Amino acid sequence: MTERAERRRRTERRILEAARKLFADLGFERTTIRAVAKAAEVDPALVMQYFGSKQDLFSEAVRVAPAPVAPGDTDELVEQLLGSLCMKMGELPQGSLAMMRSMLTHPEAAASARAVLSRQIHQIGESIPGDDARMRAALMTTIMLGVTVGHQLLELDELREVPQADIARVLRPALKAIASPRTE
Amino acid sequence: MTERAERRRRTERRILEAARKLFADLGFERTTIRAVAKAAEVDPALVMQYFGSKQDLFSEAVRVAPAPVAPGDTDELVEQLLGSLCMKMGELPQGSLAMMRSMLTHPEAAASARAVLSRQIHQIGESIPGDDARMRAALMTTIMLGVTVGHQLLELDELREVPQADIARVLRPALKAIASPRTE
DNA sequence: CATTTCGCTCAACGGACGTTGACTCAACGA
DNA sequence: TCGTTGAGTCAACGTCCGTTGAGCGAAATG
Repeated sequence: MTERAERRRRTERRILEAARKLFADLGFERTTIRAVAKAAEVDPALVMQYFGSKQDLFSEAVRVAPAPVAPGDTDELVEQLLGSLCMKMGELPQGSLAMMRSMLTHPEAAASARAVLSRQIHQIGESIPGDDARMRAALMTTIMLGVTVGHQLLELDELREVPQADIARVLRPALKAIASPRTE
Repeated sequence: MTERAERRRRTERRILEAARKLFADLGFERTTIRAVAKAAEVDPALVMQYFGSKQDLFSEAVRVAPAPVAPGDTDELVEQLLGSLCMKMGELPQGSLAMMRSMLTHPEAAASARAVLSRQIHQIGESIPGDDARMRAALMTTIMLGVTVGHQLLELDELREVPQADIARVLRPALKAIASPRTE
């Protein structure tokens, strides 16, 4: 690896990380190329040169590998969801935060969010029994979404001041009630 | 009422409704004063003259009377939440949609959303037993938020293609499990 | 060492936006 | 009827932003 290529990759990475942080904190519209460039200690023109456009930079910043849902029984599935929630509470990747932050106001972020959520709904739907599994999977997914949004993006004190384990403990029976049909 | 005053109130109302619709559909940033003016068939300068600034117009557009939570036992509380969800599915007021649409990307909308949610959490927290009632109230609230966001703003097909009554039927035991402590 | 390559900067363009002040004209009050 | 008020318009200012093309200087290449 030549010195030039190495330097370039470092700079590119610095820009991308600055962009991820700003997109996650401010959303697409309020994040400016100039602010990203300043945070990365670089000229704004360089950001364009490396990533093409603001939209392309955003697409690259929100690209994130979706965590696969391992097949198993209902209880394992619920534990897996609660586990991903705990991970989210701690250090959800900036790319995911950036996608969620803009999903209500930026069309492309919305499309990306729908794709991620639909994928998760499909996977959960195939792991739980019942003919309305798809709808119940959608509810389980949006429930996790709501808790994550409230905790990570709205930063509600009522959730932040509580240990993650307590949240999981309260959420567990609720998710199981939805995952297993006809338990009323 | 003179003809002038009446005409003015009609115009002001037309502007406000156009603003609510655009804020609800596009969010704060993507909604322009010019677009609001065009939708209300009015000059952009008139919008400023009547509402002061874009921010003031937004504050006026998202101002909405919070539905009070009537005191009652746990079952009644859950039914009330599910009922408000069904109402939301049908015709949630544009002002509330506008607030939710921008709550992740606009600081003032975020503050407004936190206020509304905290109020609801407080009310629910006083209606359910247990020493961790506050945290469980917060989870119930964010759960409703997630389902509403998924249905109304992200417009997930998996939720839209299902009758509201079915959603309420599946959600009911989950909410009850959270509202009543130690039922595991 | 001479030449090319390329990471990076600088200055600027063009457009969109919020906002403003002067102006027009019909309704109002005396 | 005549002066006043106020609803509504018009043109423009200043700013911020995404984006571009020319240019500089150091590393790579022979």
